[in-house]
Amino acid sequence: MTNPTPTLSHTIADIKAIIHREARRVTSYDVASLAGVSQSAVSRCFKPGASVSKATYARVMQAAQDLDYIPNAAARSLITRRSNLVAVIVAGAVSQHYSDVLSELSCQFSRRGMHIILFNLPSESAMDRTLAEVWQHQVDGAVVAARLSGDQVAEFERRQVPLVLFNRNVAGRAVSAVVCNQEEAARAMVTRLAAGGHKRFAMIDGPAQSPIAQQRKRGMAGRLAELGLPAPLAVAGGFDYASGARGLREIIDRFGGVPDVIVCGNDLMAIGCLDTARHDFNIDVPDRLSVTGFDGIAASSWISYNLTTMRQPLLSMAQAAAEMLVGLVGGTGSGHEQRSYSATFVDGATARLGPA
Amino acid sequence: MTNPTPTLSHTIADIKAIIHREARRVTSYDVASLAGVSQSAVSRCFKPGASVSKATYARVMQAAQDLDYIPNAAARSLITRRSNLVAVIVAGAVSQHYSDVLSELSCQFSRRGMHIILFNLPSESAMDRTLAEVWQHQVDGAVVAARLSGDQVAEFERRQVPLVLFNRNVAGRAVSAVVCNQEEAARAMVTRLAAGGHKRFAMIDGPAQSPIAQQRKRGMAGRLAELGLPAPLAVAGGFDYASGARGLREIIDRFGGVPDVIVCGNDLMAIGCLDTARHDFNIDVPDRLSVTGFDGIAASSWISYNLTTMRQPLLSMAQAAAEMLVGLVGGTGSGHEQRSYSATFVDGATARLGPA
DNA sequence: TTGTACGCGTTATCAA
DNA sequence: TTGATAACGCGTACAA
Repeated sequence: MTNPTPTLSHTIADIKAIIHREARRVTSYDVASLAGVSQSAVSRCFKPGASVSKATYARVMQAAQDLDYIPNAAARSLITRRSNLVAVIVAGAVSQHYSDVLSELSCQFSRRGMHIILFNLPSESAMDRTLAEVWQHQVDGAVVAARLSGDQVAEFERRQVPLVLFNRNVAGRAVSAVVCNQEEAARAMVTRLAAGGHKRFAMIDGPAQSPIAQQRKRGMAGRLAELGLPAPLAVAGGFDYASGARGLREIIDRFGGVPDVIVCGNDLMAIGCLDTARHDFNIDVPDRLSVTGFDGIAASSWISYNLTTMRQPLLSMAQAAAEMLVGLVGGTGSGHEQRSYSATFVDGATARLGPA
Repeated sequence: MTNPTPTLSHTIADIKAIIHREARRVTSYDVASLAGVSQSAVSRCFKPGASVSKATYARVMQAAQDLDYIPNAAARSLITRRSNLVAVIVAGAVSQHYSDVLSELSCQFSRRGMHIILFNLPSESAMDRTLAEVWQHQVDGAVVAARLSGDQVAEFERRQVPLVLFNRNVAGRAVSAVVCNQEEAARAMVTRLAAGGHKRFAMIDGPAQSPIAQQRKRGMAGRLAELGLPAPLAVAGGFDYASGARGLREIIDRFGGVPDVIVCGNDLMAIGCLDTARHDFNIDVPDRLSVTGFDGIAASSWISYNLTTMRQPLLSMAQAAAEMLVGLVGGTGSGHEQRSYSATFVDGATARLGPA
């Protein structure tokens, strides 16, 4: 009785038993021995574009399937020095806001065979500890949507880990970033509001540490000054719904009445402000008071709000960030390209506006 | 001139130059040579609870810091067979809804020295391809908030990768899961609504493939039958805001008017329904029509809505999922513990209710 | 096209 | 407590 296939050292069951006994994982050696080829042949079969004969490829793939073999990414990354892992570092507060961004990044990277390790900062101060964990995992690059010091950026350079900042800037350092021009957005908003005849501006500001809040505030103040309008009455907020409600009360208290317009640091606060104005104070928006936001979150376009706001093109920005990082990992790109996006004005129903 | 420290084979600059020239990473050998100890000594210094003398430890740590040495997680995971990586697999549609869950999971795991690799399914059908990528990365476990077939669950078992399902069930298989009892929640809601005198029920259902939507629908239908009330008029929805608006129109069309109550498959649809009812149809909610949701998302408690809904304890559930998975990875736990949570009734202002 | 031999950077074992 | 040595599972020169 002849056997047409080459004599194999082990059957599937044999090998599986051995693996089980030795409490090992299935390795390329196991596949090789089942397929009757060398380990390197197996390795080549899993490398796209490697030189393998059709017959060998088929035998190896069959054996791999029989044994449920999957290459070990850890071992591979050890030798190739590529982990196909990207760190995404976000500060806890913004992570809700950025859930769409996260999905988009995940899709974009997975399309290129890469995956995301998520680092969620409980507080911005935990960055150094977090970075240490990032280095351990040998990520190929990082997208950071959190505050980074100059030294921290320098460490990325020193370790040669490509870095793309998301909606953040680092003063005085050449670093790749995808940003939305917050200051310009704020100026545009003020311009429209002023054209609508608003004179007495108030604002509910974001957290003092937030660079985005700072930029929006600066843009607003700058444009108001240019237009010869009085500086806005600014109260502090925390970018959340409750801050909008509190902010309105504080403004009414300190203003001794209602201003012409309340520019809120983001949509969530604008919605809180709007709800409180209408339901608790019975203030007609926009007839007696205009309220505006920033961001263009989903809720801003709900019928109840139809918020006048500036929309950030977050999805495009996420795409750009992924694309830039992939470029940097691949060796393309300068390492300090800044892609700047503009927010678009959303002509809602919460502000009395002049002609466009 | 005597040197009190032991003679070292290289200075910091020497070693850094060598590393640079050879385009290598800093390894434990480099640290060892700088500190004048063996490589194993370095390794021990980075292993908590290993036996190292104080003097050695100090010298090694100093050298490590001088060279910016960080242990390589890939190499470590190769030998320890632990990657300290957990896969979190979510279906694209739910990822927005689960952003809080994701943050919480990330915090919980990072507290235990583990990190999350995010797998975001574009469509539920991409699961097999995704799982192949999961296996590659040698994750220590997985939290899955997406549809999983029996075979797919079996593969987790075969590969001995601990698995915790999040708000999902797999029929006929013993598998660890954290769930919220959707059917019970729906029954509770119907009970309250019936006590409020509602008789003609309509519902805006979630996607047909969604098990959560199915369970909520089943609970509702079951309880209505028990109470001797007519079966609800059900229209299809997609768990998004627009579905709520469309659903209302369809119900009014098919019902030939307004039912007593519209039970929505989730809060987002309830909010869409509510907005459309009030602003487009001028229907008084709750006086003429009651509208209820499920989930207890942030927006449901905004002043404009104050939605009557059933709140899922998502944060507790996320904590539980992390805790269970860590237990399974550590060898504790049965592998098929089901932790079931109950939704809590939120007595909002969008439904006419009987006494509690 | 295929196989041999080596190295990636770490932890684990064991003898000193 | 310390150091030599052997894995871990893979990719890749190099020779055949």
